[in-house]
Amino acid sequence: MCCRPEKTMSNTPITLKLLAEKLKMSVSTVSKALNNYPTINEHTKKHVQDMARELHYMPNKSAINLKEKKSRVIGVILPNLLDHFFTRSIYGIEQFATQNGYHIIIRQTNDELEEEIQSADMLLKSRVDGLIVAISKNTQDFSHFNQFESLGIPIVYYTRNPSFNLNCHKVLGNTFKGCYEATDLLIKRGHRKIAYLGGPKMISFTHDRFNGYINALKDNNIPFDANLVAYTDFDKENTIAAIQKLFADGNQAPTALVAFKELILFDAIKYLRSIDHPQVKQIECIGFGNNSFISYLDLPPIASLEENPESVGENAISLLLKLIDKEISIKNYQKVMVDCKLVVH
Amino acid sequence: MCCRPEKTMSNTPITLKLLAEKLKMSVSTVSKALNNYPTINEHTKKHVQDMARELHYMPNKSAINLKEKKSRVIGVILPNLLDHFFTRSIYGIEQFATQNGYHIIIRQTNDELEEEIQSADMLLKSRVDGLIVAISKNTQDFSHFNQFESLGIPIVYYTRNPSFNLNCHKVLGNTFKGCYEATDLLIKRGHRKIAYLGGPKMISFTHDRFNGYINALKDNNIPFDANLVAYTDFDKENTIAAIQKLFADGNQAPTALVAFKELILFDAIKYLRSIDHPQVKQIECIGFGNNSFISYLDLPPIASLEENPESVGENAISLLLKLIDKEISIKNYQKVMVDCKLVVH
DNA sequence: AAACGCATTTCAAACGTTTGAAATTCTTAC
DNA sequence: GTAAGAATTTCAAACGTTTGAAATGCGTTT
Repeated sequence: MCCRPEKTMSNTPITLKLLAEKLKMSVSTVSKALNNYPTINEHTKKHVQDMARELHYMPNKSAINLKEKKSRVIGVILPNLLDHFFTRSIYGIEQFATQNGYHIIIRQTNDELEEEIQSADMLLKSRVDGLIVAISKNTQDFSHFNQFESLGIPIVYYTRNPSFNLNCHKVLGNTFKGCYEATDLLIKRGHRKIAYLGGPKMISFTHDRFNGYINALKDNNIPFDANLVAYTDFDKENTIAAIQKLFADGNQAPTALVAFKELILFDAIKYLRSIDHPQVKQIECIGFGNNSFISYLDLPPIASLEENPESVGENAISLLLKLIDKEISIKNYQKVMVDCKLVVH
Repeated sequence: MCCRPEKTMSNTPITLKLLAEKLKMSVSTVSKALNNYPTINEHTKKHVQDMARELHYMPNKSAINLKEKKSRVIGVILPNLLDHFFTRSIYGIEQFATQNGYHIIIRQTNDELEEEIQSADMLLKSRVDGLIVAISKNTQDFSHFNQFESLGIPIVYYTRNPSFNLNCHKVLGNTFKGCYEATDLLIKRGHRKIAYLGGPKMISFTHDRFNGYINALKDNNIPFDANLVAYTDFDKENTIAAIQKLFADGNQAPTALVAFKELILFDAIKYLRSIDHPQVKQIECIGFGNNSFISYLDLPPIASLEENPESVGENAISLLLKLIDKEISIKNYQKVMVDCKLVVH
């Protein structure tokens, strides 16, 4: 229909051989010119590169991968794609991967160890060049990842880190700081009875966040009250149980909540409303998440902790590619921290 | 740490050649045995296949792709990944693709034609074997996809279809039926003034859904009132403008809403609350989406139209792979409809 | 015993790159 | 004018498959 000036696009994609013929040069010269070999004459290089551009030459990835013995595929194992954190992190990973000539295979574990093991096996068989993993909520045994190690396939763990110290590469949110700031904000707003709703105890961020909370209390000279701390996971029932614990004694009821996850707060508030808790409308809360639909809620959190999932994902794959390219030794364990941002609504 | 009985996994992955050596056969026999060639002796086949399994032989994809002149990469162009519909559809696509040895490259257009064009160019250069596209909200000119056609690279359009009849392969939600059922439900609940909030006019589902609405009215002998119809897109401002139109005259205010998208309803309700519309609490609405956080809303829709995005995605890639494999001729344009489900909350 | 037909196996080229070694061309010095 | 040396280009093998053509083995037929 519209203008199409370049009719060079033929049916069979152009190869090095064809390019070489056009240029009346050998295939190796062309290859080396395109790859900027120092032994190739500068004038020749320019000539070749110009022609390549003109004919829309695109190297065949399969051939290169075959030669380089790489698959250019990265495996990503994560609990699910319904959680916005993971969706957004995948976006960061996918963008960066594509830009660097890699593809990703995504495996969801539904937070089940068994599925995590299966995914690891599947990805091993797919000959991935590297792995990015957000462990399931109760992964303690990491032996299903040993096979990668013995093949020299690097793994970067992201977001979720086991609560014991695992010698590995990791990219984590600086969740201590985030939780400190959130607690501090609530204190500044006059709260004294601030509850902490923690997540799965197997994951280290649960403790980091708790420490942020504790430290903010301490720095503001507010005594710590163990009754104001409860733990849950991603299950609604467990959250309700935790809330019941926190609000067991009406007199002592907290006036503010800090939660390891924003979604948990929604369940919490919903429950408090359902039992017609007298102060529910006064309770102020902050959680990790920054979900976009907060604006539709009747009793929204007063602030959110934006975890920058895209950035976490990008840092994870960026590190992984450096490990794959051996820019960083696989034994030189890295720990990258990505800051959160407290967003007041 | 734990038991690891199979120590066969060596550092260099096993190839056909190695397998052939072990078996004292030629590489071609082994290849043909694994690919179940009829000229190979059944006994030999079994022997080869047993050994392959034992040694964990996995064919090298790059080599096969090189030989077959395929990239085994599918490009997916869609407006964004923040919308749950697309996230869920990507899940369906990714699962099916991986199972069939394909990878996907995801490109987000942010509903901008310009970015759609760029994505198409990028994917062409990546030598994708096929394309799955959800067009941006105002794509009318499809010439940026012509290049694929002329190279014989199949395209499947999904979810979003241009409002004029484009000769192409498409996988769409049966959104007429969904909207009919939603409207019908509202009528059954006693509503007579039911508004229809339509989406971008360039996309065919806007009209299909409108027809569902109209037909339900007709079948229930309710006169059509043009004042009860307004159009918006994904922008909040436009939605507010549409709502202002619908609720312009207090007397005539609708008591129920059907929207082309659930998220739009949230904006609508929020606005009506903000202007303290007297009947806001009585208004019942239904939209396409079935968002999980509905349960947190104060005034939730009474029902949702579950569009089964995973199924839409799966149908799209399933069709695409058939086109790639030439099981279906590329000129034999297919139209697949995926049913919605009305979920009453 | 030679010739044939059949079942089965092997050969060898090809897919599109990369890259060390070998070959060629160009400079420069004597 | 030629030889050494540097600069540049080309050769050829390799990566791991697939596949049509050729070769092999073997039982039958004449």
